[in-house]
Amino acid sequence: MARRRQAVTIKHVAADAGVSLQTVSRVINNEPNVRPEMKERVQASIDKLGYVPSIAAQRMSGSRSYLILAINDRERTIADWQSRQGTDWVDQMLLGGMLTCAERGYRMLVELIDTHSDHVERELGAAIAALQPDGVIVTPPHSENPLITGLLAKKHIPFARIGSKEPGHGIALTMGDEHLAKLATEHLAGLGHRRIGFIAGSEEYSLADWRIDGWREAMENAGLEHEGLCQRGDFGFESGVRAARALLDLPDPPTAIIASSDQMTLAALEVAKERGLTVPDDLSLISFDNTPLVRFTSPPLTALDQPIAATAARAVELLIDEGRDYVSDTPVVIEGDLVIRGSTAAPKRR
Amino acid sequence: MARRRQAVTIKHVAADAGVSLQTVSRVINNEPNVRPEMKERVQASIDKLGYVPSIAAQRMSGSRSYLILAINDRERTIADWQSRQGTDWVDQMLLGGMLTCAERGYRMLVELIDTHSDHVERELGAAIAALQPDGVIVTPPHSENPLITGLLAKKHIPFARIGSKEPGHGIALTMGDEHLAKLATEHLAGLGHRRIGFIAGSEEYSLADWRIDGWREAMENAGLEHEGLCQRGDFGFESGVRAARALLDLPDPPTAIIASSDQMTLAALEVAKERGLTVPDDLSLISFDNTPLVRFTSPPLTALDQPIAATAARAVELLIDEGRDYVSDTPVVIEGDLVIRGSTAAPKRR
DNA sequence: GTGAAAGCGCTAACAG
DNA sequence: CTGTTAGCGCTTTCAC
Repeated sequence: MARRRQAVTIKHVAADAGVSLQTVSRVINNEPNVRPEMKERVQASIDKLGYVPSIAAQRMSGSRSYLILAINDRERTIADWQSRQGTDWVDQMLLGGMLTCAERGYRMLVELIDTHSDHVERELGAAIAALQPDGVIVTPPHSENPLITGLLAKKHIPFARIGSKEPGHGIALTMGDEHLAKLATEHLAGLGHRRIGFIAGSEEYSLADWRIDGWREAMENAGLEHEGLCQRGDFGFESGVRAARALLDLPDPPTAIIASSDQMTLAALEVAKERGLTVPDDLSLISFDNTPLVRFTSPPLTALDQPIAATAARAVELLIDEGRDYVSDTPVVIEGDLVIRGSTAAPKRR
Repeated sequence: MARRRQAVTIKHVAADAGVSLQTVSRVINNEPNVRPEMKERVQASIDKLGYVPSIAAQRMSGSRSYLILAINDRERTIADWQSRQGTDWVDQMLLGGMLTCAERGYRMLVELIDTHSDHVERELGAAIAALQPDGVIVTPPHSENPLITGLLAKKHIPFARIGSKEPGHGIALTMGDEHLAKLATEHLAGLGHRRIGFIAGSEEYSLADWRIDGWREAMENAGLEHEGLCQRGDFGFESGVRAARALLDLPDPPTAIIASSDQMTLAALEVAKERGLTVPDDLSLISFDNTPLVRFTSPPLTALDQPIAATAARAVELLIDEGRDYVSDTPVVIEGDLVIRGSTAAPKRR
């Protein structure tokens, strides 16, 4: 690898503008104590020479690295990519996070880390040591992994925890899981459903339980019985099949089901078909992910839209503006919406 | 922003192992001229202290940046992410590129750049100056933009051009577009189709024409007439609608259509439905993208699978291993497959 | 084989 | 307000 030097450095600018390096540095970083006149002169040279600071050098001299790390679960992410089922979590994170980073001169780097590995700390530590990011976004299930959040807090690296409510170090953000579950439940109750089943996600994710809470509360508010109407899945298709069967095998089966992931909703749709039930006439269905595929099933699925991009964008903003030693009290909540499509209708049989 | 120093540096390791900095540096970079015994001792200290070199420092001292830039078209990529239609191009690039990078201690950074902007060079130049990547992957339509490839060549930055065949600077890679088009055509001809229509992509992409070539050649080889059976679209849904209508309005309409994108195939499916044609009985359909959504349409679409991940992986390997001043003669071809699903069958009416 | 010295491009700290 | 000095952590000379 040949030695590649920066084409135009701060020195060239300084020489061109006839000022010291420091003055150029001040202009670049928008620091005070530069006369407007000087500033203009320097800026002119910068533009003329097409100068762009090297982030490596900036980082080296103890300043920022202009890098935000977005950490996702390795196993799950790779499985999603390989299966090509349309999960666009990473895309939405990039859409929100990367574009917001770009607006402020930062870059977002996606990093995959094994939650279950016994050397999570080593993996994360290595990424941090190598990259020296100015901020880290952790997603479920990492956001609830104390090994990860602890390490980040200890190293005083600003970090945002998406899908985490715990008070403490780092910026906690949620997408209003209870609220979303309530929205779905109320929509169904409003259509006249009395028996509304719920397929929950893995206990490994707290948000799975927040969703149950929202559903249960909405059921109670509507004066509906919810005993026995909640089945636990693990977000995956197979678990959805089992859960849907269990619900439909009930003596008094639900006429509507809310499932905590697109795959589990898809599974419920399959089970309904296999039993000769028509969706939405015999069974209404709501998916907890508004991923691409829900639009292409038949019928297209009514879905809860989680504002992943908006959440990532907010996380980046907070990280950059006030991430330093941020301590969460209550989480930042970015609420989503219910998108009504063809899988929900008033119950035909009661 | 507080001044954050590296926790454990090469100095600590050197002190711990009782050697000079250079020796540690040599061990890190696997350079010769280190006695195995020394090497072991140093490695032990590295492991003990959990030392990881700072990329910024490595880059600063004229070595590598361990960064590969993957450049995609800004407008198109954002539109894809926002529309949530399941285009997983970026995901597949990450799957192949990022994981391959990780295997070799590199990171992949996604960067969006406007092809149509008049300041492409400035945008790209800025990204390069700021990040100093060791390699760049350019995707269509950037891979055929001389402003981009020219700049990269001029700066002697190793780069790979995906979807480009031109001899010259940079590593040219394709996914065997003609071959894929032939595969599809032969499959349909084998089923007994005589009239096989083709919906091409935008002329802005050379690969759109390579696909036409493959289709035409296969038609000729099978002794089939192809005059008037090719309609030009722009990869988007609307253009697909127009093209499909034009084809089906023909006096002797095709019994099968190959469309150069998933959206255009979807459009053809819609048009077929609107005309009361059953797929595949009245009309067979093949999509040139095996994106997630093609599995969820009804019927699921037979599709040409472009090995995006494998191509990105290969690009990274070549970039790292022999990217320096690489000059392409013939392109590296990573061939894809035909995935047969429910949208193709023997023609019912002849 | 190994070590010492110099410097990459930039900013922090301190002078003026 | 502006300039000077001293590094940041590492690799590249070039000695030994």
